[in-house]
Amino acid sequence: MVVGPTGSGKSDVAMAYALARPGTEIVAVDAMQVYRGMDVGTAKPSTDDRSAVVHHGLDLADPGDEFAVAEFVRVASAAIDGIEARHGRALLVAGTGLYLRALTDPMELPGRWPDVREQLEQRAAREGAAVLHAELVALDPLAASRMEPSNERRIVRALEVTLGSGRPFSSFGPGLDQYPPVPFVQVGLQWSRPALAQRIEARVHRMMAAGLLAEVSALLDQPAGLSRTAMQALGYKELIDHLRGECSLDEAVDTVVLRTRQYAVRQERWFRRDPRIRWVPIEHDPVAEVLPVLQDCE
RNA sequence: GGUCGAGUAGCUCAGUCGGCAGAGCAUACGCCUGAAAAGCGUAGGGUCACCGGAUCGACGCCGGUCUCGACCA
Repeated sequence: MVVGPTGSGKSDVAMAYALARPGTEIVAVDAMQVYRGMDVGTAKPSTDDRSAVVHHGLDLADPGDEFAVAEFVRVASAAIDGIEARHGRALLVAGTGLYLRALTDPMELPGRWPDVREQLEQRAAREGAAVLHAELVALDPLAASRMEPSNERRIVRALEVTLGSGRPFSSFGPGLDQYPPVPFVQVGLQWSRPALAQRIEARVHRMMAAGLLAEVSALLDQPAGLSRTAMQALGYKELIDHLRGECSLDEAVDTVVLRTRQYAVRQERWFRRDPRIRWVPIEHDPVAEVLPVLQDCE
C-alpha cells in the first residue's frame, strides 16, 4: 500500500510495482478520481496504464452527482474482495486519508438522517455552532471533546447521527486517533517541502498544457454541471471562477498552485500521525527509490 | 527641477486625540467517523524607510535625507 501527498509520484510507483508483479491490481483511494470526465485535473491514470494494469476506484460517479465516503468504501471493499478471490494482489494508492481509514480500519460508518440534519443546519445558522456543541457535550461528551466548538460541519454531523440513530456518534468506532495493527504494509512517500512544491507547480502547468481548461469548460456545459462534492476539486473550482470572469487565468492558475501545495501539506499532516506508515525519504526519483522498499516488504 | 501622495509583519493594507503595534492572506503546528482536493482551530513573525529634534512619553508632531508613484514644468 502506498500513501503520500499529491504530486509525490505514488501512481508511478504503483504502476512500476504492478508491472513487475503480474496479478497486481491497483485500487485508487482518491476522493476526486471517482468522477467520470474529471481526468486531467485529478491526474487520473492514463488509458494506457489502465489497460496494462487493472485499476479500481476510478470513474464511480458522474460529476453532477454527489459522492461520499460510504459509497467509496462499498465499491472499494467489493473490489478488494474480488481481487482476493482471484488470488491477485491489491495495491492501494491513497491520497485521501479518510477514505483509506474508512477502508482499512474498524470503523462503522453511521447512516444518514436528512430530516434531522436539515433541522440542525437551520438551528446552526440561527443559534450558532457553539449552542449545538453544548448540546453534543450533553449527549456525547466523547465526540464533543474530539472537535472544535466552532466546527459547525462536524458538530452537525455528530448530532445528526446521535439523534438519528439513538446511539452516541462516538460509539461507531474507536476514533481516528487509534491505530490498531493492520495486516499489510503501508509505505509513505516523503519529499522535502520545497521539492514537493516545485513538483506541484510543474504538475499544475502540465495539466494546463494538457487541456485542463477545456475539460473544465466541457464539464460546465453539461446540464448537471458539477455537484457540491465534485465542485471542490482543486483546479476545477478556480478555473470555473476564471471562466465566470471573476479572475484572470494567471490568477486562477496561481491559486491552484497555492491551494494544491496547502492540500499536500494537509495530507502530510494527516498521514504522518499514523505510526503504521513506513516513510521513505525521496530525493529525486520516486520509482527508483521506493520500489526496492516495497519489494523488500513482501 | 517643483507640487502632492505613499513608505508599518513574507504580501496587501488599517492604525481616531501623542500613551503596551493591528487585520486579512501567506507560513508553521494541531484537530477531524457519510462534503475530506472539504471543514475547524492554535501559534510564530515588526529597526513602524533613515538621521536628528521638541516631549515624561512618538508609527503619529517638527527639521532633514532616501525610495516609489502621480501631476506640473
